[in-house]
Amino acid sequence: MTARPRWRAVGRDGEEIVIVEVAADLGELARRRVPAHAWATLVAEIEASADDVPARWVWSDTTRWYQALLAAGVIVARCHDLRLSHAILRASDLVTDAHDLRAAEEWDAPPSAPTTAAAPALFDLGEASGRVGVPDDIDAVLAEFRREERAVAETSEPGRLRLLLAAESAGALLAEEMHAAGLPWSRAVHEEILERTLGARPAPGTHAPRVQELAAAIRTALGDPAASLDSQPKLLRSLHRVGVTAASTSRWELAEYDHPVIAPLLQYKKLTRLASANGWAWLDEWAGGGRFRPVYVPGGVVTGRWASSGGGALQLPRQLRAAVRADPGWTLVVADVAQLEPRVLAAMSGDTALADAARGRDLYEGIVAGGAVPTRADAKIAMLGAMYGATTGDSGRLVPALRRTYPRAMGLVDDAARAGEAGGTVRTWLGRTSPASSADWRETQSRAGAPEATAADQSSARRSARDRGRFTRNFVVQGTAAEWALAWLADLRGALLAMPETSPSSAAAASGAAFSRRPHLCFFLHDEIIVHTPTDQANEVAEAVARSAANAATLLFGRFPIDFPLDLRITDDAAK
DNA sequence: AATACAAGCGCG
DNA sequence: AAAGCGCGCTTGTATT
Repeated sequence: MTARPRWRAVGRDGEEIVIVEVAADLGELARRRVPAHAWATLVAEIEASADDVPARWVWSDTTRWYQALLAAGVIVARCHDLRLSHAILRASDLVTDAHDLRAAEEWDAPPSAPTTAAAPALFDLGEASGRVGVPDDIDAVLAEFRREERAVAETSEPGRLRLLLAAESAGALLAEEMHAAGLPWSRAVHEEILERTLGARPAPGTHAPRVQELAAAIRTALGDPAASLDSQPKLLRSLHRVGVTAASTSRWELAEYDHPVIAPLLQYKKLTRLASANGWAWLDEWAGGGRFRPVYVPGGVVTGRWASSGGGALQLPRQLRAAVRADPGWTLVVADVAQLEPRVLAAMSGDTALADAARGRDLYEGIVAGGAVPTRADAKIAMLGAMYGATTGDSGRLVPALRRTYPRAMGLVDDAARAGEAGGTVRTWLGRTSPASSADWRETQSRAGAPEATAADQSSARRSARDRGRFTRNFVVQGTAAEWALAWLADLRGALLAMPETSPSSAAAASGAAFSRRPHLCFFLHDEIIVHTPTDQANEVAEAVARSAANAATLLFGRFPIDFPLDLRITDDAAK
């Protein structure tokens, strides 16, 4: 009999969709063709009859293929996203011969744009020509998949890279799922916050009442009833006229001055920021229907962190968190990891002293207890300085104390900085490699080494070398933290999908066909997550969240004794 | 009129 | 008190 498929590659062939079963040796086992309109149904059947370890869907770009499935209520267990995997592998210095991958430039495309009415999705036929993005015909998909698989198999660390690609691809599934489910958002609570802070909703083109009052107070303090407050150069000149000699209008600098204009001006900036970034217009555009649906962009940051586009999902002010409200009969499980990056640093460097400081408590208190620095505030500022490359100020002064106490951890980031300054690349724990230096950067360095180099050439080269060193220093930590978070998400996603569905009568209709009846992730921000769940499953979900964090630690760091404690709460209101 | 850039501030 | 990493978004100004 035929071997079981390990993968199911999917791609287009003209108007039809082709599914190719691929064996472990990359050989083709079977091929079936379906009309585009029947594809979602077929996927649902295949997923429903899947084994414990189902074949992984292999497709060009999750965004392009998965949206239509989710709209039809179909969830898939696992996938391999060729576009995201290509980006990791072509840049990885673990891949000894990336020539073929790099030659396949058609796979270097940026993320697909989100589907809108103006830009129809995959299954709105007739729109395929002229599409930008990676290829999706079945032959190109199979060829790229084989290139990627062979590249991984030839490396010295296939296990780590496979884990990274699986985590990245799981993230791609989740990004679409969270977009489809949306973050439950209370218009009433949001409006209440806006009205309490800004006053009644203003007519278009005018400021809210509190903003107008502040503007009047500022103009009085400036002695200029016509002063312009929204143009930085004009505002700065007005400030200079009343003796506030700041060099910029930034909050930090203004706060230095003692003048009656300062307090209302700082408040004015705060309120206009809220009004323009997350005011009524934002509410209407992004969260009016009871869900906020940001577009997550997995792998959107070079370090492997996610980016986002639309609605500023990664910048939701804490002030508005209270507007995140569970549906009736549902609740939220909110969790974040305390001090993720230094914990990851302890584990990846094998620094048992730092891991001891991290164990079972606040890591910064642990550093104080270890005697490196006197206070928690010092510990935090020193650790951030070590991971970001601070050289001046309090932060820079405190770093040497950490270097003495945690030589392995500090050695890892110092080595990463040195590699970057020298023009080299660095790797995360699972093998994501930092970008090579740019031609401009190398040119700057070589100019400084030439006999005719000026002092300006040399200082410019030193500056760009240090800039790059700070980037690679942080890359290893930020990138490995992103990998830990992805492992956490992916494991939790599996656990949530294994939970039973709730009854139709208590469905969260706005969460869409795929998620209205089961606990689902609805928000992710670097080191924190929110799960929207039927209330009677909340305890089980909370346990799964904690268990997945422990699983992620083991998956990445094996038996190394490092804790990732969660701040975990079950609440109807994400602000609490 | 359209586009590019810088400042400023929100998040981790 | 505001440097040291990574982002997105809005606004005003400069450029074309």
